[in-house]
Amino acid sequence: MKTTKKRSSDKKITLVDVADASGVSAITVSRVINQPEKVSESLRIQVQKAIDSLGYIPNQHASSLASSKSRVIGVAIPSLSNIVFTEVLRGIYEVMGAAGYKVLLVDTHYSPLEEEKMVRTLLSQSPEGLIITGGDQTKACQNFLQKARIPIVQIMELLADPIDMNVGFAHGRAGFDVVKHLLGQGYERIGFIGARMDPRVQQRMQGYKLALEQAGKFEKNYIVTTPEPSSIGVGGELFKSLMASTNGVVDAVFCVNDDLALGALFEAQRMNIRVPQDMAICGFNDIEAAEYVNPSLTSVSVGRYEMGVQASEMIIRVLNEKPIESKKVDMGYEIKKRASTSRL
Amino acid sequence: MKTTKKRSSDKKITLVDVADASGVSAITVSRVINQPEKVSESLRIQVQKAIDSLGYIPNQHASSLASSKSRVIGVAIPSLSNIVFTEVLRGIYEVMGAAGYKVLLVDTHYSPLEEEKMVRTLLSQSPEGLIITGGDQTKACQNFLQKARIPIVQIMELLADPIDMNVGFAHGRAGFDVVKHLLGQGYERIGFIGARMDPRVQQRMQGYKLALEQAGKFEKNYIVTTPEPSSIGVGGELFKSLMASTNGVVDAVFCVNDDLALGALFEAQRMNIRVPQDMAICGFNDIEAAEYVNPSLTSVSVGRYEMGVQASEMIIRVLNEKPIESKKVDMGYEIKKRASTSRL
DNA sequence: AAGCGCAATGATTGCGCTATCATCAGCATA
DNA sequence: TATGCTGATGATAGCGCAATCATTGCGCTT
Repeated sequence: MKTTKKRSSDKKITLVDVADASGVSAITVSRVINQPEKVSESLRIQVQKAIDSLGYIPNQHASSLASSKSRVIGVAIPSLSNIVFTEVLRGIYEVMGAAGYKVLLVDTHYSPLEEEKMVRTLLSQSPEGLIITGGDQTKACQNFLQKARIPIVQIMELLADPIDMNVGFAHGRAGFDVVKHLLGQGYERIGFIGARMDPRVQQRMQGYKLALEQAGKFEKNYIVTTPEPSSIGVGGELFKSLMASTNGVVDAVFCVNDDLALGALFEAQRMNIRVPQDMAICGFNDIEAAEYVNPSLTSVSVGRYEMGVQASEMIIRVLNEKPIESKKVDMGYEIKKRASTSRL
Repeated sequence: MKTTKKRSSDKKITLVDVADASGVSAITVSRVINQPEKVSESLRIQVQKAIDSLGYIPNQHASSLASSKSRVIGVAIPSLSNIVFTEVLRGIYEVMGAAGYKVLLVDTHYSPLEEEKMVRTLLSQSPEGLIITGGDQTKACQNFLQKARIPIVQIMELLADPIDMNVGFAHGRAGFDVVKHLLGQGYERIGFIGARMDPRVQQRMQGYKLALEQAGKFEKNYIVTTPEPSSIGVGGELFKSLMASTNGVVDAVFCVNDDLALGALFEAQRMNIRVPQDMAICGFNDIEAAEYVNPSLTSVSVGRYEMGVQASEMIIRVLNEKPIESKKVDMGYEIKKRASTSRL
């Protein structure tokens, strides 16, 4: 081993260094790393020893450039602080990690313009696949995505015209079903509380509206929304607003997610409104607290983790040129009927 | 989805394509993208037009390889599903995004071995900086990190001997202070509920133990823990165990995080144990629900978002060769005293 | 003994970009 | 006029790796 450089730890160690140290050619070292079965065992061990002792770490950029394979999957979600997305992410990381893919994650802050910028960022890493949220991309963004010629899954909602693949569930129908459930429990004046009002929330609201209209019980002023992000605090505030603006006639509230619903529930308790006797409260997403809070909270359960898994597996199948059953997967949902809406 | 399209759109568009299309040299196009102030306005516009019309997206791998600047920051956290880390992440994304860095995020599942593998993955992307959690790295991992010669921040806890920089707070002291608070409120037999038992949780437990020993009130069997991940459900179970194994003599519980505390609180309600009269419950992390639940939950508030911001800013300062005030930052904490521990 | 097939290894080339240095006009200075 | 200086642009040479094709050696067949 030559030590022309005294500070061997100063320079970055490359394939060639390992090759020199183990007396083979660079390409053989490359094979030891990427296709070990193509190298004889003795050489493999010899090279591996050199790799370990030098602490060699391959340069992924060089590898990607040479092979045009990045082993990167890009993921764009609207918000990092929303548990809904972090659970989807868990599913994605689980599957992608196991399959040897890195995940490059960006946060679009619910803005299509931001999303466009972020998608550019993702594409500049030459990802082999992309998972993005919803169908609200800008025209320019759609163009980029088309051109990329990589598998893309749009998640969270079902889209009429997906860019490539699509995994989600029907938010509108879920909202519709929630209202049917509340009506079935004998609640008559059903309010709606919404925050952030992204496309999926809007769909839930449309479902709510449709169901009430069909029942002849829709009242515009039973709807209270805010563009602010959801939180328990906001849920409490909106509940108070709803009560105030309707003089307390509302006897049920459909909250567009569980944070709002918990906020409404806790506020109702403070206002001495009995849930579910005098007031039904229904959430959405079925976070863990819904099951354990007192009274337990009715909510719409969605396979978030599974959605991440499903999207990832579809991409991997396509990358491995295996057939996929369908480009569009409806994950469904289930209304978990609990104490907070049970008057019967 | 390989449709038979015409050749032209088949090929990836490179710098040279843009150069040809706009009649300049490749390097000028590169300048328009990276140092636009070095190109005359007329040329700049001309080139930009070609970029837009071709839909050119730079290949970051080639760029990184040529410049040895990746604009990537690696981040390793133990769990994606823990709100504690996602809020830190938010801070990191906020600052790093604004500064033009991409974040490559990996999940170590609380395992140093996994972490070592993940750090290798991160390093193979030649990140310009690294944010990792805690100080529990394997020897090999520490070696890699030393060799990397990039700014590294270890976050969440304060370390005696950090690899490079360190941002966190004193978990042990926080645990100690919680117990002091409970004692001060007149609670005498203080239990402990812990899950997952990672190093930071252990430190909190040590603080708990120390405070009780000093007060002559430590009882080994007041401690109930599980290696399982924390959840509200587990919190309820552990609370039941604690009550059972101590015949209900315990009059306060320090839960190592708010999920466990909420679980304990909800379970106490179901068991008709009055909080705070007969039982104090204290959590940790001060998630939003703590403030709004009834009774409101005493918890230890920590600037998680701020910790992410701080760590990111330190890295950016170092990368810009600006001085940092200190390599070690104590973010502190605050015990939010609320109804669940207020007997006075 | 010649030829064949195959596994193991190596030499060369180029992925797309930027660092570096070179070039050249335009202009001010002496 | 000669000299230097500045700002704008270009030519060239790799960055570290893997695709591609070439080479070698060895066992086996005929």
